[in-house]
Amino acid sequence: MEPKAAIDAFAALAQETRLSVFRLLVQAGPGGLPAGDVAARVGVPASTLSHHLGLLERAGLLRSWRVQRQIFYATDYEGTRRLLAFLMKDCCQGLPELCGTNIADPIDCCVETMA
Amino acid sequence: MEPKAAIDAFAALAQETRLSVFRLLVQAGPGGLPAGDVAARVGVPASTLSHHLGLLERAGLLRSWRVQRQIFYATDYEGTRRLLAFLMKDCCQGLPELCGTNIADPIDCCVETMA
DNA sequence: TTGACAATTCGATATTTGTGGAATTATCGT
DNA sequence: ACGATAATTCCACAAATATCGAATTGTCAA
Repeated sequence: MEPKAAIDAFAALAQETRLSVFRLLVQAGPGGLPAGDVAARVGVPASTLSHHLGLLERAGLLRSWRVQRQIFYATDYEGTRRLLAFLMKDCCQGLPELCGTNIADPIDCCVETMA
Repeated sequence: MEPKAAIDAFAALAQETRLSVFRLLVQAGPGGLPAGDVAARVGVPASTLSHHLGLLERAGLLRSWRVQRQIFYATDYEGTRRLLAFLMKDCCQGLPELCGTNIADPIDCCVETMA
């Protein structure tokens, strides 16, 4: 991942409405929600929300698809994973024993069933 | 964690110099680096860097302490963990099987030795 | 084809943010 | 106390960003 892409992604999350939207969709799961539902839930005008959704999608944090007249948005879990991986890359010079905290600990969702 | 605090943290990471600094310190580990070393490594004037370090620290991503004439900065692993936990809270309605990606997978550093 | 609905794009304004030289504060060795 | 070093604060300017009403595009049912 390029630093530029990570900056875009963090900038996307660094705004009240967009952070609410992202967390709402993280909680909603892969099925996502239509743009209109998201607008109603976070309480912002459609035009403003559209701007924010587009920014989150271009940042690689959301994906979207059309169903009839609605456009659904959902978390891009792979894009999100790449972002967090970039941020923590080569943590502690690769020596886990240096750290006293398990960063990954609370992120216990979206775990593929072990093969 | 309050949304406001998370926004400050993501905003802190959404800037080229600051993201470089944070990643540098993630890799440096808990021992951290003096401000001057950081400035030299990322190639920015001391005053500019000081501004950025202060912002990262106030955002809960770094901590600092004085040693003689130098001020050391290091990743605040606990603050970082709280941020990522907030972002992914209640992912997939608590139903991991809904997701196809293990978000935590790449964040395999800083893992406490299992008791 | 007409009307209604869902969402996006346009545009103009107000706000926030990044930058780095100069001055300041803090610490140290002699 | 003095000079040197390390870092921060101050300041002013340039650049990027959030907002939302109005207009536009795309989709659907009859």
